[in-house]
Amino acid sequence: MLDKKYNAQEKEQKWKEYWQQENVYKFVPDQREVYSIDTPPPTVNGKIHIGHIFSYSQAEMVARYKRLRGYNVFYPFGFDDNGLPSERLVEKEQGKKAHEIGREAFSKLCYQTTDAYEKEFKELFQSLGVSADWSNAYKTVSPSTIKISQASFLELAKKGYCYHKESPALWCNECLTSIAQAELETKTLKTTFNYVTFTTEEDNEPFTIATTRPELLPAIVSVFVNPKDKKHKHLIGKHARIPVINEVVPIMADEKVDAEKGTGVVMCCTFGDQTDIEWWKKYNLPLRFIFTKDGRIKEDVPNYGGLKIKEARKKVVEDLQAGGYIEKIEELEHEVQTHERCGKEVEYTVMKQWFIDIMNHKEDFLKMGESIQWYPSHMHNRYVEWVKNVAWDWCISRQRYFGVPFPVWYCEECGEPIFANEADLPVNPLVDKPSVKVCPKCGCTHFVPETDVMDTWATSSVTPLINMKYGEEHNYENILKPMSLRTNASEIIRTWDFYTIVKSFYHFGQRPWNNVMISGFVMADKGEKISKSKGNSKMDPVELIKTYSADAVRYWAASGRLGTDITFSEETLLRGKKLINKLWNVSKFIEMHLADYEDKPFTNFEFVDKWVLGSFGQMEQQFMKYADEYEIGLALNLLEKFFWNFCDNYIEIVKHRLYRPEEFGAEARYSGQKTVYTLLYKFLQMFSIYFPFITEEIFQGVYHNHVSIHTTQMVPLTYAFNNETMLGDQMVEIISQARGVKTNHNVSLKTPIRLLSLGVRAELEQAILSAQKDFKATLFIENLQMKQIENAPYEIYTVELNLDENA
RNA sequence: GGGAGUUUAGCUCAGUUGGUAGAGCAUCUGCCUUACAAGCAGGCGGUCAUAGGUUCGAGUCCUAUAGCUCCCACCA
Repeated sequence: MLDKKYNAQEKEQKWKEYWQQENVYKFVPDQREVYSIDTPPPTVNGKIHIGHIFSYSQAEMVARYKRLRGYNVFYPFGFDDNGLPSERLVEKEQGKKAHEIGREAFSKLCYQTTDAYEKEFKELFQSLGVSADWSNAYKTVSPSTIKISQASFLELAKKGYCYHKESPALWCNECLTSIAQAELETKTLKTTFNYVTFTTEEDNEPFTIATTRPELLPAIVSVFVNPKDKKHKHLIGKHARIPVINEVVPIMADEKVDAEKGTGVVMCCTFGDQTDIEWWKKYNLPLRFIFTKDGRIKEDVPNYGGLKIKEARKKVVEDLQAGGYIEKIEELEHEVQTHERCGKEVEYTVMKQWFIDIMNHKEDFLKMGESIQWYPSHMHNRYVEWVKNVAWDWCISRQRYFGVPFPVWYCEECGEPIFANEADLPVNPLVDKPSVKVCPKCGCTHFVPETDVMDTWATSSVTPLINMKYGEEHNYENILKPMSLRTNASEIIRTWDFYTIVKSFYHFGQRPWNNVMISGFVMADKGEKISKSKGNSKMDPVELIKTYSADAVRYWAASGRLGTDITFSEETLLRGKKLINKLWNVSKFIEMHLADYEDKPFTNFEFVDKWVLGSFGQMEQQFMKYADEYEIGLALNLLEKFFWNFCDNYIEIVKHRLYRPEEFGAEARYSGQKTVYTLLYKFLQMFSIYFPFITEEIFQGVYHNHVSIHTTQMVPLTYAFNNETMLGDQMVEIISQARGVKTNHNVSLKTPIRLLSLGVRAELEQAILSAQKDFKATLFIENLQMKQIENAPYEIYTVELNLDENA
């Protein structure tokens, strides 16, 4: 028996535990076709916000849908506890920097901290009803993951896609590590535009360079103008004297200089921006690197050595002003590239690092992108844009502590990298001995370990390999190559999706998945992205689940179209809550009338039952069409609308027949029972995608013919009562209008109708006649008169109420 | 500057081959109706961002403009 009121808190806890106990979501390979989902391992950095809930719920609903459709769903879960985000979290909690704590102690702290948060994450995702196979959950720093990540590195290095080279790289002097292009975030900052007077060495001719970065004056290696710039082209070939610094550098020509920008004269430094690097390479310019790794000017730079970058900027400007070299200073707002993890402006550095080749295979990556179905399809453009624009090979070295170590040592003499043997993985070169005793190149016997660790994405990009247990004896390589679906939010197309494609291409020469489903963002208010700093407590996931239930939160997460941003809305949560409540109540009603029901083959349905069965079948087809395109939200809209209509119209009509078999006949009652029995089951299945908890509670109370509703299969209805479907809709319209008459008279809906006279087309008359008892009972009609008309389907002539009886 | 999405009722959003504008919330009016008052019935409310175009017919297709959002480039 279902309870009078549904207690979500209590029941959700109960079923969460039950599913764990019964291994409802455990993946066991069998004869069924596998549907595999590459789930994003959330970054374990302390907070799960409403955006996670949104994105994970949508993906999770796909898993449930596919499970219902009979697939053996492979739906793993992982935690990305590896790398810089975790390190930053620990640094914040400890109030100390990693190098102050020490490598080993710091790593230990990272493990402890991420373990604690993971527990919380897991708890929350489970209470949201995420149907992943939790027994199979992975971490991105566990020994098995490190092994796969290192194996991936070795394989790429062996195939020549991964190289060690001294090269310019993006550098964050807050996090003290190099970073990749994909980790950049542009920010608008205020700065000053300084117009600095230079002179030519040859004839002392003054000219002006406008710069936002005067502290780079000591790093100038050349000055460029556009060869077509009439005003400046005579300078080409001469030399420029740098004010204050007193160095002399050549003035050169390059098409890339925009004569309209600034003064049309550009200083090229090592390194101020990407163009500097290009010119440095193109013209083989000298290296004049003046920054230290922690964001200061190198000690050997006269006058400015030891200063922080910003201090140096100030002092250089002061010195320029003192010497009369500043023509003017303008305020300027400009976009700068910052590190997404800390928000600090990035610099450039030159050091030996590991890179993965991107630039030579862009075409292949584009082709891979084309071979994947993107949902919604326009998200493919984002991928294409990124691949076309990416300008650097992927730097995977990070000068940090907590992450996957490179399985590499270097010969102390000649620097030759010594790779670990694959059989020895996972290795930590700081602890483990090199794989050789003698350097094969120079014969030296001393080696130094690689101290860098890998970029987080170097590991996240192999989630398909982790999922397939790559390299292990018992693996899923044959069933997960490629995986069916990748799900994530749009912000990580350029990182997670892109890098995974890169790795899959290098490892297997094929796409990692057949489909990609991209979710949108959560907005706090129209057009206002949720910011971490705002920390809106009314959107705290734990609180929301407590207040509204996990099922209602999921309802909110399902609203709207795929890939479209959503506004956080309590109204939507409330709407979900009402829908859930309705589902509970109608289930109670149906349960009440199934006490004596026995399911057996039956075809002699009443007209109204045929109507609702037929319409359900139509809705179901449409529902599956949406769901097959991952439009889970649109599918829900359709289902919800139909369900509400089912409650307000069909149930209202059939209830009389269910209550009073003596009046309507036992078979007519059975027809109704069979109908509600069939449809409630199907409603529960379809709603189970969205509301896993309450549907399980109802299923166990009413049907309990399976371990769980989540292991049942959705078999589409095959009744095709097309005629009844159409005529039934017209009948309902008449009922609705007749109810309206009662409402307009301010009387109760059970007020009898003394006389209802209708003009109807012949087939509708037939329909009403065959459903006459239901029709009359619903509206409490005492006398029904009909005559045939030709044009419109129907016309209502009189609705005469019997008001005396009511009074 | 390049790429993309979005703009529909006061609010949150649907609207799938072009054919008389939809839902929920809010608001108003009724109704204790043997599942549900967290309900039921009904009302009010929209020149579908703007301007052109194609068409017998455009929220839907095309072009341009504007607002909002995201991604990328631009740091001289």
